[in-house]
Amino acid sequence: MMANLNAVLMNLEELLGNTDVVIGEEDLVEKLEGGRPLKVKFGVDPTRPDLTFGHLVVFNKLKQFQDAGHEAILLIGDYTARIGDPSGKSELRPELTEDEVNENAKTYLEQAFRVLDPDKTVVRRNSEWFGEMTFADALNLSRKMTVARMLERDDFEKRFRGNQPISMVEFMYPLVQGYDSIVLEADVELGGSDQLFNMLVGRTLQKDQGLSPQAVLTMPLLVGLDGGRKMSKSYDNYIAFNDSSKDVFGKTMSISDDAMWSYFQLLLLKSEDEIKNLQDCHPMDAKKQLASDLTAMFFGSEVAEKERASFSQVFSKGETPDEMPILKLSEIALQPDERSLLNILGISGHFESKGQIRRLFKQGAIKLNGQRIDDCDQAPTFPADSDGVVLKAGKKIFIKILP
RNA sequence: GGUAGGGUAUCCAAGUGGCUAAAGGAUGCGGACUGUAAAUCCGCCCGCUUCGUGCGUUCGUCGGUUCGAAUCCGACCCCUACCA
Repeated sequence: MMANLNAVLMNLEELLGNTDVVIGEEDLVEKLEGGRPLKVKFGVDPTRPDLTFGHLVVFNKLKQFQDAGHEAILLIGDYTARIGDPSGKSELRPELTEDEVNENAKTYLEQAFRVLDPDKTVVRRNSEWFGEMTFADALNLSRKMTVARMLERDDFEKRFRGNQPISMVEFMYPLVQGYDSIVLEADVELGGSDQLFNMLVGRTLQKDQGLSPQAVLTMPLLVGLDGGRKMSKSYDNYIAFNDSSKDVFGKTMSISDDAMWSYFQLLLLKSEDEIKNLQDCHPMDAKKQLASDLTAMFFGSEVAEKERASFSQVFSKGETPDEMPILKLSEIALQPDERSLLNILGISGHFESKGQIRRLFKQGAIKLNGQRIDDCDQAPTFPADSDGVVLKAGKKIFIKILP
């Protein structure tokens, strides 16, 4: 019995690690002692095609529960996605069509299973129950919440004060999310810090139904690549589950030193001691390890090693990468007298317009075999024994050109 | 329903008859310096472009006044507040 209790407590420490806020800890401990696998809910709304490393923070937590023998429930908010979660937003969300939502939901699962064990994960969609809910049911649900309580929410209050619109449907959102918890009989709900209010509503609704209220665990929001705002698809400052290994490595290397430690903590679950040790290294070495570990997490250590080598070759030493897209002049739709660098770059697919390319020339961003080129009308020449020339645009774009 | 304020480019925000493709921020992109870090400096940033004091499309929508409108007038749409 005593041994069991110790196991529970040790477990608890891990399960509550990295959390921002824990609500209902006593009940949780009690349930854990009961020995029953807990139902742990994490809901994502498939509003965009990509999951980001911001989600990874919570997925990691869900996986910890899963590994400890609990039931991980991944709730796909295919119904709620069409409402639009107002959390942390300062404006109305655009409506999505059913097709868009379904498409996104499909890729979400693929992506989520790169972290979670698909055999042990219960996947539910909230259209299952909301699809057949009547308006009367919905009205009944809305009875459980008051306007004053809704306005306690920071983001609603801000919008209200700032003369920004708040639609009724957004007001309903927390109730809808809370209702999910009733249906799923969730013992625990996980989410980002900005989800706290919604998850608390879940508790209220569960209590109202005579159910044991779920414990609520919020995870800190991961700071984005810009080093300031939270990582979010809408800020375009994210690393996605679906990014290439090169991007995962490269984007990680571009985060600020200050932000790096939270990545170690939240994404790689490093302990305080481990992080302290890393802080004694040169920041760049620490960051390389971070990038390497994150890449390995999704692509395996071999690929990670390759990206690390490639990174130092291209960016540290300024050499050309081993692999780059190849463009054969003989195979492209340009007459011999049209093969200026401008036109070649134009059909390479990396740029939006010739105007953009011209600007790059003016700004000294174009290099041919390491030589800066200012004249965009220049055509590449090929020495007799060469195996092509390397065209570089900006820091990241390399194209090998063959005759 | 009444009254008042508002709708400007990716976002914030100036602009109340021509000098406005539209100030200033922010984000982003490129360059220098670096460690694809931070800080700093410089350049670009509606689209296209034969790069030309070139072409096209913008300031909620439609119409009007005017040689000329983001700016004035009318109608309409939307947002917000207060009152009811």
